[in-house]
Amino acid sequence: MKARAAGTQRRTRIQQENEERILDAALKVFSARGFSGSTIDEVAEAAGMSKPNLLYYFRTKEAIHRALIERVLDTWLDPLRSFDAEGDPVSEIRSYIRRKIEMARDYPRESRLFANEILEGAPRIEDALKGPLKELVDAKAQVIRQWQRDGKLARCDPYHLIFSIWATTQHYADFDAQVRAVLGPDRYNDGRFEDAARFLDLLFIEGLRPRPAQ
Amino acid sequence: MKARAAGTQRRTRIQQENEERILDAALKVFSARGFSGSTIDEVAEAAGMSKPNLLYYFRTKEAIHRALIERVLDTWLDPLRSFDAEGDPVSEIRSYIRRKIEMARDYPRESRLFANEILEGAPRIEDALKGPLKELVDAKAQVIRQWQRDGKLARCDPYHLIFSIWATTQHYADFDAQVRAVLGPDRYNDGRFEDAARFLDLLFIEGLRPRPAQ
DNA sequence: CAATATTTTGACCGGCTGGTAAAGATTGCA
DNA sequence: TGCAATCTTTACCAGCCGGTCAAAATATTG
Repeated sequence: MKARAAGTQRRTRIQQENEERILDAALKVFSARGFSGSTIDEVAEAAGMSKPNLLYYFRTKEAIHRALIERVLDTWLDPLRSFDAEGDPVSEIRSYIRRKIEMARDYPRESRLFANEILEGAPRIEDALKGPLKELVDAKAQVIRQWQRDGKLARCDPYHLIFSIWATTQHYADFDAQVRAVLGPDRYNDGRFEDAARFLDLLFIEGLRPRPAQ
Repeated sequence: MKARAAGTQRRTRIQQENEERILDAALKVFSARGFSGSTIDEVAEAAGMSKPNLLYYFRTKEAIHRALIERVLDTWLDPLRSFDAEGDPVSEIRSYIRRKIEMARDYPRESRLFANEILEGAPRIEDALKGPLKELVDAKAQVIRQWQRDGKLARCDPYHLIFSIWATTQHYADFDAQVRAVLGPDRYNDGRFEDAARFLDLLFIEGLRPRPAQ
């Protein structure tokens, strides 16, 4: 045992590979069954290794979860970060929605991982929510407020605006089972995300009141 | 053992009371920790009775869950049912949103129970989703289409419209932990549902594009 | 190649969990 | 009141689950 005691040491090739395999497996398992619904054995099997071997890399089930959240959180917040104060409000919101829909399509497991965690009361990511996430949202809320003062966007509560974008887009990942059941075999196809994006575009920009222009 | 074999028999007063106590407790526990995260003991304790006694009324953990879902489903679908084809589209949508927000406020546990179930892939309520729910949504989608043909509502995909109402309103129950973290101690108060309702009203009816009228 | 550090494994454990058995307490009805 | 039916409790169990241990296998390094 030469390295590895304090955590910042150089990591072996095998270590890197295995930790990655484990986190991939954990994402698959946790997002499908939830944290408490999953067993270490399942994760180990999905990672193609024995349970004691997995526990050699992450000493507890919680440690796996922590590492996983940490790894995924940045990616997850990225779209909101690129919300640009300089851009045109309407097209900024448009492209934010579009990116979020693409993420629901391409990374549904990540979305479900967070959904599960938050549903359980977010005990393991409370700090991340109250810290980095809140600060980011606060900052973007200011941007939105400025847009509104400049008359470039309808006046509304910026927090609820952000919530509504999260809700409508992540819905397609988190509640996929319901979407599938309701749309039925015909409508539930690859085009559904395109349809969703088109609908949300209309909803957020124009609203649903009928207009002569139509 | 005189009654109770086939299920439809008259139920004792004690039976009725205890089954109700158990389902109340189960709603509390399952909605907070998810089905697999909960134990029968927790439910029994919340119901104020011993585990074997609870198992006298519901023979398995799954049976509790089934009964609970069945009991809650009707209430849950009620607002959508009262969507009225004869009414004015804009005010029908308005009042649907308002009712759903009120339900998120007054029955968050019911919302989370379903959210949990659907996140896990809806194994125990798949039939209900594909049957009654889908039929109801299909019917209401027709109503919406008719409104659109009559020029009383902007043309858009009615299914995604319904999804977006579900998503935005239930968000406040299902992801309450996140809403609380982001709004912070100041903004997270009883008024948040009122704020949400006001925002959603604007969003769904008018959209966010700035208008001279403002 | 030897010595050392890292990785993997099989065998095991204590506590929890869903569920059972059976006897005792209570209730309701003739 | 007496008796059957219903309800409750105590004691228990088998299997699972998170986690440990020590030893064996493999990699790395000088």
